[in-house]
Amino acid sequence: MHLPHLLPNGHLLDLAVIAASGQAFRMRPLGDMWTIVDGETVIVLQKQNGEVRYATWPEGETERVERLFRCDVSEKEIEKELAVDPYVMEAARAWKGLWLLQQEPWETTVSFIISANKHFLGIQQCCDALARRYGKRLETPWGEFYAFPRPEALARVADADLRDCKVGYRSAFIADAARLLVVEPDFLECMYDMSTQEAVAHLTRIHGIGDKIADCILLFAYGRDDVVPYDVWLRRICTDLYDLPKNSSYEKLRAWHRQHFGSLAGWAQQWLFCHARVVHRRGQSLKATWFAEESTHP
DNA sequence: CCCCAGGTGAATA
DNA sequence: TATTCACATGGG
Repeated sequence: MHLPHLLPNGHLLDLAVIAASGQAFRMRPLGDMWTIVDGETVIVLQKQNGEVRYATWPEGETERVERLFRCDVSEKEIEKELAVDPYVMEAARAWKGLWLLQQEPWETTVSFIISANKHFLGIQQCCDALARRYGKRLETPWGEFYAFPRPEALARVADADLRDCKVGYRSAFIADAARLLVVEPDFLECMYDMSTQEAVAHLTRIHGIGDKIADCILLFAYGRDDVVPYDVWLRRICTDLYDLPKNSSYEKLRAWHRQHFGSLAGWAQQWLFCHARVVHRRGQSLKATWFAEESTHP
């Protein structure tokens, strides 16, 4: 069994690392392969002999796969970005094979509305439940998959049924977003032409989306590589590693990070985020454990 | 029992 | 503008 297509940048990727990195919530293992649904396309991938091969259902969605896995970004650019900072270097060493995705905007929007004040596992469960119950079923040679439900589908789900997917108080936010998109079908499409600042203002019209979630959507669904979402982990990183004031405003953090990391700040952010979650110990500064991993590997 | 989570919106001063 | 609080749900 040999998957038909070769992913151009596959030698750089570790699919398991990407699946665990907190940017996508419906990437799943299937035997020795990985699967992900993007829009109504099912993608099956396998790493073998240092390269990634894949198949899509329906066939021929090459362009979509290459967009999803950011084949437009070069290894050289990333290496240069990582080298600007020792903390990022260490994080990249620990998270070798991490890469950013550019995912379908609507699923990304709802996923990150759900992400507020929630753990990775809980977000996964909610997204999976929504897709399984209300998304289009996709029958493929590898089994059944579910597209993420379109706005029209989510807009007519009763509040109690949304809550049954464990989204809690976010049910109203999801319903609001879905209804807004039914009324303004090009709400997400039209953001490609906007500046980042305009796009943030646009997205935060949706109830349940503030600065942080807007930034997640711009980074993970629109490929705005300079955007940094400031969650609890990035704030912890800023105070512990870079000695920024604890109560810095969101705008201050944005400015600092852009200035420190430049046009690929979003990528540096992702490595820092992933590493911080792993090395964090309660009551300890991240500085104390950031480089400690090495000593545990004799 | 506690605390916390890839936050946000509303109320308050 | 800045600070405080509630909000469902689940895991440590």
